[in-house]
Amino acid sequence: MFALVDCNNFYASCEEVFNPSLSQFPLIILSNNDGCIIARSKKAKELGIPMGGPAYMYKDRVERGEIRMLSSNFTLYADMSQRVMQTLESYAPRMEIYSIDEAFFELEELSEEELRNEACRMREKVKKWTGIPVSIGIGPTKTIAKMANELAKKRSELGGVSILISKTAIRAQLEVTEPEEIWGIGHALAERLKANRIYTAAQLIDCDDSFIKKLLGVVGYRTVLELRAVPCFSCSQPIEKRKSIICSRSFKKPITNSSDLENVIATFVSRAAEKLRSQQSRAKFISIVIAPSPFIQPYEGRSCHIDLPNPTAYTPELIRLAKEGLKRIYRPQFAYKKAGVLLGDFCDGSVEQMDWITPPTDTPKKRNLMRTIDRINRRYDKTAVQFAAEGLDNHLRSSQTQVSPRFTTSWKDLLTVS
DNA sequence: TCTGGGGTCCTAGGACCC
DNA sequence: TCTGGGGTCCTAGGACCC
Repeated sequence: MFALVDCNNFYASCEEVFNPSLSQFPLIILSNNDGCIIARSKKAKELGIPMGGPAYMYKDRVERGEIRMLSSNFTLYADMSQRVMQTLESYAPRMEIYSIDEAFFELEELSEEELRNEACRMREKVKKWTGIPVSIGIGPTKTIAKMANELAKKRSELGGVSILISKTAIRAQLEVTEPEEIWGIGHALAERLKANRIYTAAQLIDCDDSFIKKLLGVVGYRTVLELRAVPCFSCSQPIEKRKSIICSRSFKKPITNSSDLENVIATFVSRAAEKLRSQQSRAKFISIVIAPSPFIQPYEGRSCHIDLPNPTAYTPELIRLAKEGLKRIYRPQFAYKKAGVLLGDFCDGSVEQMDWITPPTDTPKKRNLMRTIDRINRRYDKTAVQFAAEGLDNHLRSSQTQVSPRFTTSWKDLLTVS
């Protein structure tokens, strides 16, 4: 049996924990540069404010006081997520943290009554310890647990817990579930299904196996099996390392000269390399991406892929290669609106595959240097030690206007209770 | 004027090997 | 008219998730 615990309107709920007055209004949370909407409170969803909508379209209603609007505060959300996950960990040993606000559990085969009691206890404990409301869905596969969770959120009379175990209960829910509501079926596949006159999940699972494989591929087929209560996905083991690391941003103002672009690329490399070292990996390739605004046609994004002679996590070497790559793809006549760096093909930091021609990149001395910089930056501030290549004042300086305090991770932002 | 960031997995096609 | 069979590796692109 699987359970999915999902935080309700997570980012909005994090803000409301520390500023309860916000909950009286529809609340929206904005992306980097306050560009578009990435999260909404329940009230905002009820108003029909769409996910991903551009923020400027709602400025009027914010000014009129109808809607509250905040910049995103990922430091706060990440810390609150950790608190929720820690609280949940005490319940079941087989837990998979699936995203910042969701976790799957593998449960023992208990009666429906026992499962319900257990789930209610979990909900209450998370709410009491962290202030975050969660919904819990339980089913024989992850995909059905996900479906149950949606149900728990939609139907308030269920008290935040929904269990789909019996064949009849599952079937009934499949009958009223549209293809795009299924976990694993996105926009494109849903269109494909509709073109084949499949309008509900029930119709989908009744289809012939070979037809499904042809239409949706093996990935979609697995989803269908899961809907038929045949488990295909289990809870993955914790602390799996990332297979790629991306650092990218859109800029408030487009970048029109190469030295500014070099600076931001160096910053991306530095941040990505820090993440790389924190999971004890080294990268075998680095990719650079630069792109003008996607809203100006034709779209002319360019990228370049550089294989490393020796796998490394040494920031200066990665910056040097990134700059070389940038020179290859940079064209002066463009105004760049977005750029990014991707590190990939990792190997374990403790394994040394020597090259008999090229001298090793990562000497013990260089590793010590990186470790020391990481420690300083962790202890004092992310930007305490930076690389000169990043420049002193680059385009990444935040243009967030409405960011809440870091209530749980910064001493000076600690709330005072009177 | 203003439109996010970070991931995973699979597939098709090309190039190569014997 | 008709031209084998069995592989690997890589890349770009597409699909999905939050």
